[in-house]
Amino acid sequence: MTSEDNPVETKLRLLGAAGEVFAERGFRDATVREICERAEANIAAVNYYFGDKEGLYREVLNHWAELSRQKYPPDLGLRGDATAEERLNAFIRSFLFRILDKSQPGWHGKLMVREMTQPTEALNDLIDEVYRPLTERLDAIVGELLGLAASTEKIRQCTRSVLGQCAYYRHARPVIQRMTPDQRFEPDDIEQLAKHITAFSLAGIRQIAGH
Amino acid sequence: MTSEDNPVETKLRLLGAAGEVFAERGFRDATVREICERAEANIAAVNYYFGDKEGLYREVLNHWAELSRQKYPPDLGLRGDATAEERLNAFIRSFLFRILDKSQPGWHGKLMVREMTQPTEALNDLIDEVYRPLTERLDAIVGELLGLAASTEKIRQCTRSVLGQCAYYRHARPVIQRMTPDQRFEPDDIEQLAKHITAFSLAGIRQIAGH
DNA sequence: ACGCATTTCAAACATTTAATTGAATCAGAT
DNA sequence: ATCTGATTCAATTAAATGTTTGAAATGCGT
Repeated sequence: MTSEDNPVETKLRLLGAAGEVFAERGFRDATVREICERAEANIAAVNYYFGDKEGLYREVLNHWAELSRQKYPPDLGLRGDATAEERLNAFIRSFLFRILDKSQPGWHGKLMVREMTQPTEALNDLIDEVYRPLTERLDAIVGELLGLAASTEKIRQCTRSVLGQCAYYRHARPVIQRMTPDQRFEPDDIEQLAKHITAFSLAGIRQIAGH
Repeated sequence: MTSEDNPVETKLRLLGAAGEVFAERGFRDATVREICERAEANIAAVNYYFGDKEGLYREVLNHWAELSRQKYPPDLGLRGDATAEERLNAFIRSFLFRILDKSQPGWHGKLMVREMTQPTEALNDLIDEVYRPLTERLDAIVGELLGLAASTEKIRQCTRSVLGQCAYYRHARPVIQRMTPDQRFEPDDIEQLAKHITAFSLAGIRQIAGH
């Protein structure tokens, strides 16, 4: 064994830089040159640590999924006896922050969307690790709100209505930015957005529930 | 002047092939070689007719916007005295078909989303020609449903809630396909989807309207 | 049939980029 | 201090890709 310090550091630097660049430019447009520059590492470092560019990408996604789980644990900061309404609100809030929050590793949301809209081989893993747990969690909340009589199809549609409202702000961000340039996505704005989507969705779900 | 027939034909073939390939792979990943192959044209044809790859891309978007306006005219097949509810339903139906319909130029939706999520220089034009008219149209409907007291902010949020629900099925398509592989998007399915989103949204909007 | 402009074509060019290589450097164990 | 394995580095390689080029072909008016 050798030093556990410097090498691990550059590996982490690479993961961080790669996350940014992949998020900004997409897998293909990202160059290992730029990644290595930002990581202040040599061009050969990517191949040395990750085999090739695709290996790096896979590890970035894994690394991200890990961080994502840590930062947004399955059980949000909610009491166990929270109502379905409260849990819906918490879910929407959490999801919005997750994809819009531009704090530290701000590329998480971008990368998630990137892989969603133009998937690579890695999408299947990401689905199992991120999307499916998320969807099932929301399905449960929606199912409770809809009541026992709800078909899986109805649950699915409502879940997607909720997710769609949230994801739009990430997916359509370039358009939104240009059409309403004054729009900000500070925590307060996200908070208000969450309130709107929660109210809107609760009404929608109740409408669907009442046949 | 020379023949107006054969040259125009290959130019059109290029536009068609380019639309497909750009939609499938994105601007950067699309190669002029593949485009020319599909168009059964020589590799130099792109530069000959469009200057360079970017010029071709711009013309593809223009061409698409043109077709889009033709196929989905601003005044959908609605009576002039249609209620706001009817117009909302028509808008959602039309929008869904526009982005999900996999008939002839099925790459339109893909391309639209592509430019939306990873814009190029051409996005500004596309906004002026497509997105803004569309949004303003929906804003008017939503505004009417919300009533006179509605702030522009509320209108905006509701409009985005509607657009988000629709766009999700295009943006998240790869994920949806993998998570529910049996899902189909035939006209009947789209029709049913439109009904769901309309009902969901009407309830949402009325909720927001009631303070 | 001829001349002319337009279009097509195959080949080559220049650039970018992922990946490799082999030497140099470094850090810790002996 | 020296050896050893891991890491860094600059230079090189090989492949892909947008673009150019100049010749050949094509179609149209005269």
